[in-house]
Amino acid sequence: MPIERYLTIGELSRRSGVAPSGLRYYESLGLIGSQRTSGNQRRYDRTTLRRVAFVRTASRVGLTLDQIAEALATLPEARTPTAEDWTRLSRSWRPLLDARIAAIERLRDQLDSCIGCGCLSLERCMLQNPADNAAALGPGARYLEGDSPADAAQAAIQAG
Amino acid sequence: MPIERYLTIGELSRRSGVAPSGLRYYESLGLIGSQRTSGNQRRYDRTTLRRVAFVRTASRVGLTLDQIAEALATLPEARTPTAEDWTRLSRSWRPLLDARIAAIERLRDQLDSCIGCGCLSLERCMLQNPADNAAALGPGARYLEGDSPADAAQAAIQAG
DNA sequence: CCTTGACTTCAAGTGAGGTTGAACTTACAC
DNA sequence: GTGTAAGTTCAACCTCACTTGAAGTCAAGG
Repeated sequence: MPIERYLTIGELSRRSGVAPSGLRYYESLGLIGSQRTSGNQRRYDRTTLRRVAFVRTASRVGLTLDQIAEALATLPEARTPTAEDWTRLSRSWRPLLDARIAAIERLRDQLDSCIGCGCLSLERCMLQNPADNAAALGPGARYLEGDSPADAAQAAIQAG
Repeated sequence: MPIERYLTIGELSRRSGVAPSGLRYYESLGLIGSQRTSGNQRRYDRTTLRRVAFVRTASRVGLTLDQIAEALATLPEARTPTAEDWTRLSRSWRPLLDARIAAIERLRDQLDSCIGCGCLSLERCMLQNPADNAAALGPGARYLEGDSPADAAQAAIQAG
């Protein structure tokens, strides 16, 4: 048997880019697991790094942590997940991303035509699809939808 | 003089699709204003409808209410904003939407190539763009990962 | 006048995804 | 054997954009 190198929470944090507090939070949600030393400190299996990477990426894609937990629950318990397993899960994200792109494009085009029409009933244009808001963003994706609005918004405001 | 028809909060709510509580909230942030009756009830100028429409749309586009307040501050105070004024502001949103679309497309393509490559270092693929990662997160998390983007980048490089 | 519905304020709650602080313990190098 | 970096738990706090509830007031029809 090769020596199994366990990671401390600090090591896992540095390698995954997730703060220790975040890792504990993930554990509290059952997204990752850990062993404990005799002194009650967490030690992580190296496969946990991949698991954390999956969680972060799924989160970026716009899934809630609950949804990610559900997805992880479909992994086989009996063995270490293979690349195949991870791929299967990630593949399902594509339609989600496509849908989000489509929603933003719709919004953009709506905006374009409103700006182009020169009408004096701007509110009619602007409000014509008020329910789309939540629908366009998907579950809990209010903030996730925007990739880096901070920078772009700043530029946009200054450009105006 | 034509009769100036003022709107109650309920009327403005129905016409704008924003709940009364939301309108009060907007007012507390200075996004809209109101007159008061002798009995302390709000009465809204009809132009407020347009203002609310602007706020909702800007919000949909992804601006924070603070940013929207900033944008509104650039409107002329001396006169009622014209269609031109609103158009100028809305036009600035386009680059923002384009940027968001581009960001999601980047993420999607990254994902595609990761899925396609069949590598066993899924975490290398997944973590390869940690700066985007932070940007894609909510405001709370944005800080924290933004605190040390260098660390996250370092982690990504070392990961694998 | 009375009822009813719409309005008022203010504090607190929601939810997502965490972070922060206090008080304490472990791990490890010297 | 000691100093200190890194770990532990738990509750409380953070943002953002609101909503909800409590307790009370106003407006308008009959």
